[in-house]
Amino acid sequence: MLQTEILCQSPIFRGISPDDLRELFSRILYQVKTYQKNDLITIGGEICDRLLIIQQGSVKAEMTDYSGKTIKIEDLAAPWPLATAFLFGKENRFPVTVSATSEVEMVSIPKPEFVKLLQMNSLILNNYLNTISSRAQFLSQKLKFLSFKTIRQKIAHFLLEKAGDRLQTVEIMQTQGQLAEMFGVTRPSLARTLSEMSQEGLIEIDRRTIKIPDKNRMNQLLKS
Amino acid sequence: MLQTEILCQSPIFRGISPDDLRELFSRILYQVKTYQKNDLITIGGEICDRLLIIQQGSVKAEMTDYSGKTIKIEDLAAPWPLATAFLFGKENRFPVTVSATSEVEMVSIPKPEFVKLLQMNSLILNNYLNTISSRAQFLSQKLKFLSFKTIRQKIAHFLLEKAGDRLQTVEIMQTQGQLAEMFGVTRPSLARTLSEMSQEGLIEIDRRTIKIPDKNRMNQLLKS
DNA sequence: TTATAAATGTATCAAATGTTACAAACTGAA
DNA sequence: TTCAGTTTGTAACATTTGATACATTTATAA
Repeated sequence: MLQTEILCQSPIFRGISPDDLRELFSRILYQVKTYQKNDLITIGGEICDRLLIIQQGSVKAEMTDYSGKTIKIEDLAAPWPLATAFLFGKENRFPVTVSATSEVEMVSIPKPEFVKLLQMNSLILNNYLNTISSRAQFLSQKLKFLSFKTIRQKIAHFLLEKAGDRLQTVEIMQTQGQLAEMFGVTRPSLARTLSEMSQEGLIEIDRRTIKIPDKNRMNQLLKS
Repeated sequence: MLQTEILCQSPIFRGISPDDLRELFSRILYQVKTYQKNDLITIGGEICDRLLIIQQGSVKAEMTDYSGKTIKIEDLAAPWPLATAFLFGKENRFPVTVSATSEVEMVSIPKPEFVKLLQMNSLILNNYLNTISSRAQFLSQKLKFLSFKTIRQKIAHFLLEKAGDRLQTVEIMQTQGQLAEMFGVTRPSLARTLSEMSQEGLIEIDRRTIKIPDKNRMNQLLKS
């Protein structure tokens, strides 16, 4: 049984009224499947040719490693969609194995039918395009960050990004520990590098605010 | 002047006949702009509210760093689209500054008009979705690779990925130098680690083929 | 075959970062 | 204030990787 009041909360159907959504669904083919706790919903490696949206209950996504063991990746609950990034593109396979962690109702829309939905309603189209574009942008940012090798470079990038064109001082909201985790380094290593950069006059630290006296000099760090 | 014979070679319009494409364009608003060599086409940070496709000529994309200097990112030529990943999503700004490297004709389609195109033609819709999804998938893969810290882990991931479930031996097509570049490490470091792993019995190297006697043991490396 | 270039194996040393440990400074609640 | 928990600064040492150099092996073309 389709519950459009819930589905319209999903990122993909956001902004559509439950009634409109019901009307849209009446014009396509779809299934609502029920799973019991621990039932398998998708298997990693399986072809992804339909969009799955959790209508009721919660699931967990696990990845199978090379030795066959599974590692939990994330928990998802209604009304979230599954694997939106793998419905299109070159690699049309579920990257993860998904199983129910409670009684679950799953709306399953075959890819061609979902394409119809996208063409019928520009809001859905925009929502979906925004979802996967944002993901690509997020990944791109993350990748750029990781591309800086040394801790100094990561700090320089982080600070210059935060400062923008205008500001000369940056207010840090995270603890050193959180920053270190973002940077993928250990906390003492980050502290050491900050202290070194401070001694060299690259930055001036006062509690949670960091001043960059010479942005050009800081920028040099990103070159090598 | 719109040249649909060229545009239909573009990833976004692939599979559409020049005539059909002309008909589709007749139903939307668009512009064809001409630029002379060295003219600026987009400026980094500018709002990205239109799709740009190179119809004639070539351009270069440059990124402006914090000190105002520019670094060349890539060269693009007809019939390639620009910044497809930034038309939608949260960050609607061109990440790069694009300028003409020859006389250039650029087709400019405002975002709402492009959305119309997507809705009118399911092939264009599929092409576009495939383009940005593939990008997200590519980035995701790259990120996973970079998330392994030590060279041992990168090698283990690379080999296990190549071997899949079945095979016990992997044939390497690249030189060590190329592999090292993929991994983002120096060639001697890679060679040293390979030789250490070989001594420990983790792998057996014979020219370009590598055997993995114990995949479980290899898999352990990815855990810590 | 031979000459040449490319690829590989290996060694040494330096630099960067991780690991562990502990003290000092800060923060918030009783 | 006082005290417990968190955050920060810093030190000593281990580990990993980079940089450089050079000999050896392998591939390629004349």
